[in-house]
Parts: sequence; C-alpha cells; structure tokens
Amino acid sequence: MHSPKRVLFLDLVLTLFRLNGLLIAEGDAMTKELGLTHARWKVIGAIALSNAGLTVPGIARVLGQSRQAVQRITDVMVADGILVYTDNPKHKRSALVTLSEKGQDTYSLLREVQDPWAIENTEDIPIEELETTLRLVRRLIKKFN
Amino acid sequence: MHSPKRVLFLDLVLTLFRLNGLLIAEGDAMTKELGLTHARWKVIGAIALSNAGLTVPGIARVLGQSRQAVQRITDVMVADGILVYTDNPKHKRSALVTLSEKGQDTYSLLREVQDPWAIENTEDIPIEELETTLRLVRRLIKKFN
DNA sequence: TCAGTAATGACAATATATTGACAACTAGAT
DNA sequence: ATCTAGTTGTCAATATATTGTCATTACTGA
Repeated sequence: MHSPKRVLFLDLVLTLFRLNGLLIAEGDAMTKELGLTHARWKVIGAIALSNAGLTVPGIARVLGQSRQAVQRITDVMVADGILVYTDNPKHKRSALVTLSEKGQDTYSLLREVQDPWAIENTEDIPIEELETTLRLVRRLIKKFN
Repeated sequence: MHSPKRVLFLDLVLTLFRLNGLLIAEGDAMTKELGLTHARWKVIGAIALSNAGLTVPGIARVLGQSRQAVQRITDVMVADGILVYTDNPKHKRSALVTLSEKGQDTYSLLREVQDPWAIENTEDIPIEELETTLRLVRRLIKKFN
C-alpha cells in the first residue's frame, strides 16, 4: 500500500531502537564513576521522577520491562544499601521502593552530570518540538498499553 | 537549575525507554506465529529498510546494539536459512548480511501484519508530528554518535 | 608509501532480560 | 459476602546483550 505515514512510522520505530541504545550508552558513560549500570540508574531515575511511590511492578511499567527483571535489580540495590523497601499502605505485599540516604546521595551525584547533559543536548532544540515529541510518544504508549 | 527543557528532556528519555519496551512487546505479539523473536525481527527489519547492504556491525549501529549481540543472532539465522552472508566488495572480511529466499518469505509475512499495524497506529496522528519527532530523534542520535 | 588509528571477527565471561509457572493477594462486579 | 479476573512475589530456565580482549583488516593523513 502506498502510505507515506506507514514508511515514516516504521522508520521512526527503527530509529527509536537506535536512540534507545545510544541513550543507554550515554547514561553508562555518565555514571561510570558512580558505580552505576543502566539497569540501576534507570531504576533510580524512575523512582526520582515519580511523585507518588512506586512498587517493583510499577517501575517495570514505567521502564517498559518485565517486573522480574526489575525485581532482581532492586533486590541487589537494597542489599547494596541504595534502595529501601518501605511499607505500602495500599498493598500488603507489594512494597514501595524508595531511595535510601545513600541512594539520595547517589542521585545527587547523578544529577550533577545529568543536568548539564540534558541542558547541553537540548540547547538547539525548540521546546515546542520537545513537547510535540513527548506528546506523540505518550500517545503511542497509550495505544500499546 | 530552573530549566523546563531539562525536565522535559529527562521525562522524554524515561518515556522513550518505556515505549521501547512496548514496541518490542508489540513486535513479539505480531510475529509470534512466524517463529520470530525481537532479536530476529529487528535484524530483518534493519536489513529490509536499508537500501545499501549492511554488515553485522552496520546492523548493530542501526539498532543501537553491540556488534557481538548482532553477530550471535545473524549466525543463528544463517544456520536457520533465513539470512545469507554474501561477499562484500568493499571489505574483505566483513560480509554483507542479506535475506535468503526463505528470509524474504518471512519478511513478506511480517509485512502482512506490520503494515496494517503501522497504518492503524498512525491514523489519528498528523504526518507533521511524525516528521517532527523523527527529525528530533535523528538529531539526538547525531549528538550521541 | 607508510605509520598510526579505527573497524572487524572471534572467543569468553558476565550482566541483564524474558518467559513460564504457581501461590498469595487485590479489586471490582454482582 | 462472594466470585472472578487481574496483580504480585518468587523461583527456575532460557534468551539476549554487554564488556573485555586479541589478531586481522581497513582507513587516513603526512
């Protein structure tokens, strides 16, 4: 079928895969000295950007991953003292995952490299385009949920 | 620092991680009956969308992955008769990865589900927004290369 | 031409993620 | 109050991906 949107969309999907890999590489390079891996800073970022508390499956949904994969990482990070499982008033078994003091320190250090990085990489991009893109991405997520 | 772009960008990054996971899930659901996994249809898609030929490291770059991961998959797919390594006039050792006849058949079947999927999911999205998003994503990729 | 740098295939070790299954818990409808 | 469908923690098996290393090949600039 002769649909320009179709080609555009498939191209976009492939391009997003690529960007995903590059973003992970960027994050890893940024956090190398902090002893983080992408599996870890993704979790920290997800928790930090959530206003309400997040459970393990909640983090998994935010990251688009299986809850088992997140569970594995959070268990390790709790053992390392970066995260803490805290009581969830809304669920008896499913604990909220929060940053420990050490975790908050780590996040502070993360912010020190992440913020300049974010600002630098959006310098020449109009805010309207960022908004359009975010809106479009959210729209797609809604479709696929 | 009080930068709306910064927050917007970090939000976008997290949202892209999520979309990435959902896209993989979509693709897996789409190709379940074709005996493909995301590691495989990504490679097929990358080859199909490339006008020139692609080498293993080339596919890895397009997908934002390590070349070793792609090498592993292509080796298996060659053994399965879906892909073929063909001579690369531009490089003595690095072969071009192409679809075999069986691979092209698989790709045809893939297209039969992928095309309606792509059309359906972009129905209500203006082409200008798709273009803006693709341009922005490409711009970011260029920064991170 | 040639030296230095980068890219590639290959192999190994390790990290990360998915999938499947099952019992315990939750939420919503009736 | 109860039933039912969906969610969650947990364990196990498997798939996928990264990282590191080294020899070989390709590329680039002087």
